[in-house]
Amino acid sequence: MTVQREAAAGNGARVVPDATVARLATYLRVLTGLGEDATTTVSSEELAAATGVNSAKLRKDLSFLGSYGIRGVGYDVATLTEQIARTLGLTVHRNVALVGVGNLGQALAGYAGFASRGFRIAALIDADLGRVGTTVHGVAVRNIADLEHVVADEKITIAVLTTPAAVAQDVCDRLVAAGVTSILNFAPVVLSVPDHVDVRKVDLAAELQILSFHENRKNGALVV
Amino acid sequence: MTVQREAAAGNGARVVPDATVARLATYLRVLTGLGEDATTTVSSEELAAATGVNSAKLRKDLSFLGSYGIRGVGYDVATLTEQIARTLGLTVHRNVALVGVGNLGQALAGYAGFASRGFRIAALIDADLGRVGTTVHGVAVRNIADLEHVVADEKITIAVLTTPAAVAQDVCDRLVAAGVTSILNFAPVVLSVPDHVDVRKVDLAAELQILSFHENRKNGALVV
DNA sequence: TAGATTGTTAATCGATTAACAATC
DNA sequence: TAGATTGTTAATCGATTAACAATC
Repeated sequence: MTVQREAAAGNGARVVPDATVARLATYLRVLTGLGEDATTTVSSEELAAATGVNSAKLRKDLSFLGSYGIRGVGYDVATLTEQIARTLGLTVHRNVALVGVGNLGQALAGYAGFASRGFRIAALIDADLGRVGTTVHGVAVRNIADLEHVVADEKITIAVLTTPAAVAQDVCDRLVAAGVTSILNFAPVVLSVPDHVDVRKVDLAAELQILSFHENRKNGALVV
Repeated sequence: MTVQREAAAGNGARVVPDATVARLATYLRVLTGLGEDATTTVSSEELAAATGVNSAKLRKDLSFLGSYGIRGVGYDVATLTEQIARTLGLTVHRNVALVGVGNLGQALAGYAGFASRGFRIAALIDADLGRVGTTVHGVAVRNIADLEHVVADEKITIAVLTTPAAVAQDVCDRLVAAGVTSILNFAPVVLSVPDHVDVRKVDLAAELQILSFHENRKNGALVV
């Protein structure tokens, strides 16, 4: 009984703050590494050091999942790994589609980090007929005309968008209409989506511009 | 005189919050698009809608750069574009090195968005001798043994790190020792760097895991 | 038990936002 | 002037962190 309640609590029963969710993925990666090293127990201080956060923050983050630590001892690596994976919804298989098999799209299609951390690119979709029908990293490239069928047939709810900026909103609209509810957007445009759809944006040039700001600050920009 | 003071104020004289800096890049991209459309003036309400933020937040963000709006009118697109570019340090040319010319590194080396938004990949560096000496997207791949010389010769202060995780910290240490002070890290490891070095991390699998969390929440996870 | 470490509290900090006086 | 829109204030919200009681 107690075990079942705790499992339910870990399974999203509590509200987990956005900032915490973003860090859970990092904790999970480090914990997976510890598990492979046959480490069985880890303290919040150790795990915090390995993930580059404050140990109080780490404990607070983990407290949103439930109470899986042992006072005086630490956290069992296997248990904590499982609870974080459960919270992130990684115990359910989810197929991902990637739309826009260009320069960046091809690289992401072959990115080993997706596979090793729980994701399979189940479909590649492109508008270039010279690409359609070819195989990239073992997956056939489908015609964007068939987008709706591919999403339905492969039961896809998460899409990676690596199209040119000019067509990103159109493709996004079609993905959403076809049933996609989460989009990882690499196109440098602000996407409009209904409330039930989540979008995360990766803006690579913006990342460099943010670093440029700090370079500027370091190199002599006045601070009054 | 007044113009000079304002220019100095825009040039980093005030403390700009981190959250604001991250959004400036988006404002800049949208403003550049407006400029190409020959739009001369934009209100905070219009620019906020185009960038997906609250207009009050936008005005507060811009207020950290100085006072470049005109009450009752809005912002001059050209002026605001210039001030944001100045704040982000994009008026100074900065060479970027990319280390790790694999799957993802090659894609980033050819990413048009870097060039169009102010960055030039001035050097590619790799440890694979089969790759060293080849040309990728017009840039020669240099031997990692020459990392220190390349960084010094090209006056590089910003590096993109796309090496395997196992060697990322070693390469990072060498980059820092050679004079790099900003790193955009795609390797799924937490890098240790001295205080004067800025690191931004792009964790692609983590992005999908965060979306997976929200999928899980949407699909029936209890919320008490 | 004594030592160690969690989980939680409460203070603090930074970011967001509505509202509106200032002013073009 | 009247209407529009900025720049700023102040309230609110969410995130961070030190400290420590609880407890293994």
